[in-house]
Parts: sequence; structure tokens; C-alpha cells
Amino acid sequence: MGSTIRDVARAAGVSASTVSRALSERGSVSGETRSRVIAAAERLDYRPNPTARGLITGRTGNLGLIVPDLLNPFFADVAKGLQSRARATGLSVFVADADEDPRLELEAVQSLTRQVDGLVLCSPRSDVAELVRHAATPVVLIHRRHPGLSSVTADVSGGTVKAVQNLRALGHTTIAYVDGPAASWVGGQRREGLREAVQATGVEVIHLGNFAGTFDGGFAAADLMLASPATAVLAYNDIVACGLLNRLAARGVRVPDDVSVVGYDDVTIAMMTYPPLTTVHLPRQSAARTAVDLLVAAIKDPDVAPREDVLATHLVVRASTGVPARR
Amino acid sequence: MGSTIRDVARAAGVSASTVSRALSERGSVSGETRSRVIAAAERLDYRPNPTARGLITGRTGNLGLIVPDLLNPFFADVAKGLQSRARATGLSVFVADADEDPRLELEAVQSLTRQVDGLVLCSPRSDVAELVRHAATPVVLIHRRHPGLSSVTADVSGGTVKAVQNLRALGHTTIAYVDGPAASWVGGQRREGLREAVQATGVEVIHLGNFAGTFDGGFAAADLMLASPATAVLAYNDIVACGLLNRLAARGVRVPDDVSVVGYDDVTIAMMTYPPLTTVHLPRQSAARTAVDLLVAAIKDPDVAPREDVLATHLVVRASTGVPARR
DNA sequence: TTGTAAGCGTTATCAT
DNA sequence: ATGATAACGCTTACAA
Repeated sequence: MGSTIRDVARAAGVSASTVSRALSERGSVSGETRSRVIAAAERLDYRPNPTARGLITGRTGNLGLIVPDLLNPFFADVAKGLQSRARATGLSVFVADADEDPRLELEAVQSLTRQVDGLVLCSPRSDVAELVRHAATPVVLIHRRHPGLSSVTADVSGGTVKAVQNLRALGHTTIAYVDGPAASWVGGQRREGLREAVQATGVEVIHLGNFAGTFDGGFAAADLMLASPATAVLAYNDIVACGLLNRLAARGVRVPDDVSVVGYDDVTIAMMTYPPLTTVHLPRQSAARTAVDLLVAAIKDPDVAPREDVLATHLVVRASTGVPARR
Repeated sequence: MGSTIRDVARAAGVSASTVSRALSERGSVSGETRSRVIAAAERLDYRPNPTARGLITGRTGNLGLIVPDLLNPFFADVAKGLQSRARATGLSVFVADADEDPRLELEAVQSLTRQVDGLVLCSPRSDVAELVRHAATPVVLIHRRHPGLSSVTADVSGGTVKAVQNLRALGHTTIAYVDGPAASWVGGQRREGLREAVQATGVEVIHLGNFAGTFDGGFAAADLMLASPATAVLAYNDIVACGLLNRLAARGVRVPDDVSVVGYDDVTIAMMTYPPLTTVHLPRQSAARTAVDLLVAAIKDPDVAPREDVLATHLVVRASTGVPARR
């Protein structure tokens, strides 16, 4: 066991409360006493027990993060960003992987909420109102909006418009779209952006239908895409794009000579495909940072008005897009 | 604020200690009283405060995991596996991303150790003895061994032998090896396996040198590989292999027709390359599960002898390996 | 400035 | 079987 505040008090010849004050830099303590306490604490390698402190202050010094799937690089990135910002703020973070399961999300909220000062819900699959009802701490949403809650989202539809505009500028007039799971929030945003883009550029968009947001989803969509008159394809995300690329390669279709492919998210893998993927960059680490800041603000003052931050997106042009093949 | 044990006690017309006993299933409580308490607890939606409980029991119900980099799918997988096993055991998990920085690893140990019942150190970059010295709880290592500590590792050298044997069976007699960071523990294991394989199969191994364990590392190694007489290449891990594949494609080299490529780890991305990667599968989720079990055992009885579990590895043959081209 | 004492919510000990 | 009481390690009135 580590040494307690009493050990330090005894060693420094003062009372426990004086140690507490001296170490918290806050109470009024004479300089001489303070240095004696600090020396004693140092010597005994004293570290305040966060549990005990939390019991009385009501603060745990912890944040909770709930993501649908840590294996998805998108969420891993969020976890990493949150992590690093939290550390900089002196906070530790609980991570719960809900395995894409709404029930587990709720369970995670329940088991975490008492041990954290605030909760970050990233792309929750379940009903947000329900989750919040069980949260005993401030909540910030990432990648989803909800009335009355602070959230950090990306300008998904804006990014979609940029992608389509770029394709149009290259000469593409018919573009296929591989949608993800029907219920997805980003999916809705994406379709919204597509509508805008059609109005703005006059391209024709062919909806290939809903697919799993996975490699297999993209793999399956490729054949449909090739059967359509589209010369370019916009994928639900980079992983789906990766599946597309793979199937296209297997069928001997050259990218971007024969078909242009655009992904979404700009996760690490987008740089590692062949050819490297043109994709809409969604800020993740900065979204996570913002989320921490919003949470910290809400913890300090539970009555601050919720803020809905929308982060800019931009198109990263790599080698998977080019001028359309003559047909 | 949620309701406390006293609220429940009052509602059930018993004392707080009876509530505690009734709910913990452990103390002797009459069936009638128990059901009354449970009903009251239900009604008030009472949940024991883990902080307060932890203060007296010394148990937090939490596990800590420290990984070098959550963005590395290998570690994300470990995190996910640990997560799910911990949940099944009624434990929550703190995750710390040390950002490949030994100093941050130590910091993470210090800030987490008081809030957890046990710590899992995954592929620590820093001196294990130093880390353990600052840990106030049981520690289990993943992917690294250390005298006196429980650990879960994979039979890396055995996997290497299998990979080389397979290549030899295909007809390859000269194999290039792309090593990772010089200090890496797995790197050492891999080289050991290589030595064994050379003895067993008589192939010639050409060490291309140390590279970063990243996409760029593989990208850079590809040119060296092509300049060598090797017909196959073994990469430090799948990400490196991915870099290799990419550069090879860019230089017009066909895989596996011209060159065979073998990765290491079998992370998700290995299935998504073109062609899909032959790779040595390292069990991660099961390693994480085992780690949780070892930790739980050590928590229950701090005096159990440390156990060094070595998990089997196997070769996953996909499409990146084939018979060597005639030279 | 410093110490004393109360209390955070729970469980463990000891009576009853 | 149940209840009173102390204790876990800390912070924070309040008193000195």
C-alpha cells in the first residue's frame, strides 16, 4: 500500500488537513510549512488516493468514452485523440467498446457513469435520449446531434459536395453511390450532401443501395457499380472503398484509368491502398479534443448552454481519381 | 444524484448494513427481508457507488490497459478483447495510449495504478522492472516476458518457422527479411525463428535491415528487396507488408507471380490488401482474454505463482504467396 | 495559519 | 438475522 495523508502529516509534524491544503496549492499555508510538507510527501512518495478524494469532492478525474467498435480505425482515432487531450487536462479515460450493440451501450453508460465526471458518446447506435436518461454526468456527443446536448460533428454533407464537385471537374457526369446501413446518421448527412451536389453540379447520382459499412460491403457493391453507367463511385467510407478497390482489381478494372473511387473518413488505411485513396477527410482527433473541452466546460459549470460544434471537412485528392475513360 | 444505501434502508425499513448484506448476496439475510430490500432498491433505482465501495474493500472493479498505440490495429484488437472479457467478468477498463513514449507509459502506470485492481501492459516500450516498481497492483504482460511476472505471448518464432517452411515448400530458397525497430522484443523472437528455420529448411535468409514498423518502412524496404536475389519477402508485420505490396505494385512487380510476400500478425488489413496477404496469425483477442484471467487470478490471490502462457500461432495462406518466378 | 471534527457511501466488525 | 458503529483516505467547514 502507498502512504496516506496521515503518514505525510506525521512525517512533516503537521495535521492531515494542513497536508491537504499544502498539496492542493489552494488553502492558506505558510511557505515554510508547505515546503516541509512537500518534502515529506516526496520522501514518502505520497500520492493522493483518487478514490477517497472522489468520494468527498464528487470528482473522479475520469472521463468515459463509448464507441461502437475499437477495431474501426475511425473510432480508434477518436479514442486516441480523447486520450491525449484528457491526459493533458489531467484526466484518465475509461473506454468501452459496445460491439455495435445498443444494449451494451446502455450497459456501458450505467457502469461508467458513476466513475466518471463526464461521458463522450461516439456515434451511438441506440436512442440517445435513453442513454442520457441513465447518465448521471454531463454528456457530449461525437458524430451525432441531439437536442439539448453538446455535440461535435463534421460537415459531412459539405464534404460530399466537395467530392462531387471535384469529380465533376475531372469530367465525370454520372456517379455511383454506395450507401451504408440504412439507419446510419452519417448516411443521412451524406445523402443530403448528395442532393445538394446534384443541384449544384448537375451530375447524375446512381444509388447502388445499402451495404454493410465494411470491406465486404464494398466488395459486393463493385459488381453493381460496373454494371451501371457510372464512371466514378463514392463509397460510404474508406473501408468500403477498400473493398471496392479490391474487387475492381480482381476484375481487371484499372483505377483511376477505368473507374474513379472516392472514400470517406481519411483513415490511415486510405493512404495504404493501391492506388492511394482520394477521400473526404473527417477530423477525428480534433473532434475528440473539442469533445474533451466541451465536457470539461460542462463539468466546471453544469449550466453552460450546450454547444453544437461542426468541424470543417475537406477533400484529400490522392491517386484513385482521374479523368473518366472514354466510353 | 442517485439514491444511497440509506435511502434504500429507510424505504425498506431496515438498516444500511442489512441492505448491504441483502444486495451482496453474501451475508445472512432472511428471504423475506432480502426481497423487501431488493424491491426498495429497484424502486429507487439504487446502484452502489463503486467509489465508496472501493474505498473500503480496496477493490475498484477496474482493470487498466496500457498500449503503445491504439491506432495500430494489433493493439486495438487487444483492447477490444480485453474489454469484452473484462465486461463478462464484471470489470471496467481504463485504456491508456502511451503514444510509443516510455515516459508516458510510466505516467500511465502511476495515474492508473490506484484506480484499478490490476494492470495489463501490452508490448511495453520501457523497462518493465521500472514500470512494475511503480505499480501498486498485479501486472500481466502481453507480448513480452519478464522474470517473476505473468505474461501472455505468442509463439512468434514457431510462426516464423512455419512461414519459411511454407515458402520453401513453394520452391523459394532465398528469402528476404524486413526487420522492424532494433529494440523490439518480437523482433528478437522473429530473428530467433529465422535461425531455426534456416537450420531446418536450408533456405538462405537475406536481412534487409531495420525499418520502421510502418507502411513507410515497408515502402522503403521494397526497393532493397528487389535489388536482392530473394524471391520472397517476410515482413516485420502486416502494415510493413502492406507498404511493400504498395511499392511493388507501383514498380510493376506482380505479387505473387514475381515476388511472394508474407506478413505478420494477421490484422484486419491483411485481408484487405491486393492480393490478400499470407500472414502469420497471432492470437490477440484470446491473448487479451487470457491476460484478464491471469489478472483476475492474481487479484483473488496475490500469491499465485506467475504463469507464462505461450499461445500457438499459425500461418494463414492467402494470395500473396506462390511458386517463385523462374529467374 | 493551523488543527479538530465531520462526513462522503460503503462494508466489516461486533454486539444483540 | 439484524443493527450500531467504526473505518477506508480524503477534503472542508469551523474553531482556535
